[in-house]
Amino acid sequence: MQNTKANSKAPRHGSRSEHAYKRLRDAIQQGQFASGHRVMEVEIAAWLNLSRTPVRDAIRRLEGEGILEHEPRNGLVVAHLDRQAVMELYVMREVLEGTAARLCARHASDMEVQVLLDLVERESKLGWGDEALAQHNRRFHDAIHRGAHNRYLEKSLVAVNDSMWLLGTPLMLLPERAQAAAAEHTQLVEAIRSRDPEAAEASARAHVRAAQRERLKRLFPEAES
Amino acid sequence: MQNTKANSKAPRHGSRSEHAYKRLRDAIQQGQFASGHRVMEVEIAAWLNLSRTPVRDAIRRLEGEGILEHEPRNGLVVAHLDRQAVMELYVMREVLEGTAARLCARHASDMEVQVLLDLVERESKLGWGDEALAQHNRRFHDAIHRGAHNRYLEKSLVAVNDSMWLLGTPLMLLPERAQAAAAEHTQLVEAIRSRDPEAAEASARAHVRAAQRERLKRLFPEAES
DNA sequence: ATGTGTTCTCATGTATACACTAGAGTACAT
DNA sequence: ATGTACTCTAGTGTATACATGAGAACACAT
Repeated sequence: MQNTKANSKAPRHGSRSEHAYKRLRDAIQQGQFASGHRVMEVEIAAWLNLSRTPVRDAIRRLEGEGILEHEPRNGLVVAHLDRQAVMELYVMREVLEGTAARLCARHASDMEVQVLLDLVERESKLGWGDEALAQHNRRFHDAIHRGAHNRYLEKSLVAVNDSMWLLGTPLMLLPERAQAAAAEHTQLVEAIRSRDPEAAEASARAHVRAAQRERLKRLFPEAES
Repeated sequence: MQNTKANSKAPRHGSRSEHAYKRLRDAIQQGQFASGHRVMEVEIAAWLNLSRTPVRDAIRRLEGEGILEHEPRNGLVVAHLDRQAVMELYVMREVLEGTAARLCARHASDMEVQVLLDLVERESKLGWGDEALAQHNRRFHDAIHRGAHNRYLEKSLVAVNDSMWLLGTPLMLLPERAQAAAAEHTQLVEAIRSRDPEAAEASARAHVRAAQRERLKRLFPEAES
C-alpha cells in the first residue's frame, strides 16, 4: 500500500472509494471539470494519489447517476446536456419537486414544518448573491425532500439535482433570482404550514418553472423559447 | 486470464462486467435470490466463473439502483422491502407512471401511438396467467415510457420498476388481475390516442392504484389498510 | 455460568500486473 | 497524393495478491 498518512489536504472520508467519489463529485460540481471534459482513470488516480481500483468504483457510481457518460469516439466524459436534455430535466424536476411539496404538506411532522419556517425566516437575513445563500438554498430544499418521507422520491430528487449542477453556476448566486426565490420559498412554506397539498405542489411547480425560465435565458440567450 | 471459450451455458453479453450484471439481475428478478439473501463477491464470482473484479462492478451498480443494500450486521443482501417501503414505492410509481402517460399523450409520435394500439389489441388475444402475458405487460409499459420522450423519467421508472420485482411474482400472472389490467390498458391507450394528457394521467394513476391494492392484499392479507 | 480479552477467519478494500482493443500514427505501394 | 496495411500506444478490462477490519469463536479468569 502507499503513503497512508498525510494524504494531501482534504480529509479522508471513510473508504478510499468513498473519498474518490466525493472528491470527484465536488470537483465536477465546482466546475473544476467542465461538461465534456474527458475523465481517465489513471489521471484521477494520480491526482488523488490512489490506485485505479477505488477510482473505478467512484467513476462507476457517477456513471450510474448520469454525471459521467461514455461519448462514442471519446471515452468517458463529464456529461454534457444539450437543450433537449435541459428541458427534460426541468420537466422531471417540476414533477418531483411538486410531489415532494405535496407530500411534505401531508406528511411532515410539526417539527419539520417548524424547521422550514425557521429556514425561510433566516433566508431573509442573508445577503444576496452570496455563496452562503446557495448553501442555504440546498438546505431548504433538502428539508422539504426529507419532509416528504419517501426514500425513492428523495433518491430521484438527488439524481435530478445532481445533474442540475452540470449546468454551471447555481442560479441562487444571481441577486435578482435570489430575491424572487425567497418570495417563492415563503409562499411554498406557507402552503405546507397550512397543510394544503394542492397549493404546495402548485407553488413548488411554479418555483421550478421560474428557475427554468431564468436558466434558459442564461443558457440560450438567443433562443425564441 | 481464464478460460475464454465455452463460458458455461448462457451467452456472454458484451464485457464480463455487463455479463455479471445481467446474470445477477436476472437471478434476483426470477427469485433465485430471495429478498434478504446475502450476496458475496466470491460466491457470485465462483458461480459465474469469473474473478471478483467484474462481479464487484455488477454489485456496485445493483447497489446504486437499490436492488442490493448493506444490512448492518449482515453485509450485502438483496434488498428487503418493509410495508412502509412498499407504500412509498407505489406512491412514486403512481407519480411516475402518471407523468409518463401524460407526456406520452402529448409527445408520442403517431407511430408510437399505433404501436400502443397494436399492443392492447394483441393483449386481448393472450391467455391469462401466462408468462407471455407478463412479458407483454413489460413491453406495453416500456412503450409508454419511451413515448414520453424524457430520458430522466425513463430512468427513474426503470429504477422503480426494478425495485418492484423484489416483491415477488408479477401480479400479471394472476388471472383476475390480468383481466382487469387489460381493460385499464385499453382505457389508458384510448386517452393517449385522443391526445388527452389529463385523462391519460388519471388513467395511469388508477391503474397503478389498482395494482397496489391487489399487491397489498397478497403481501399483507390481514392488514386493515 | 458469565464476562472479557484474544485470536482467527472470512469478506471486502486496495494495489498492481497483465490482456485486450481501438484509434493514431507511419511506412510503403501505387 | 492517396490509399492501405502494419505497428504502436494509450486506456480500459480483468485477474489476482495482499491488507484491513469486524464478527465469531475460543480460552481463560472470576
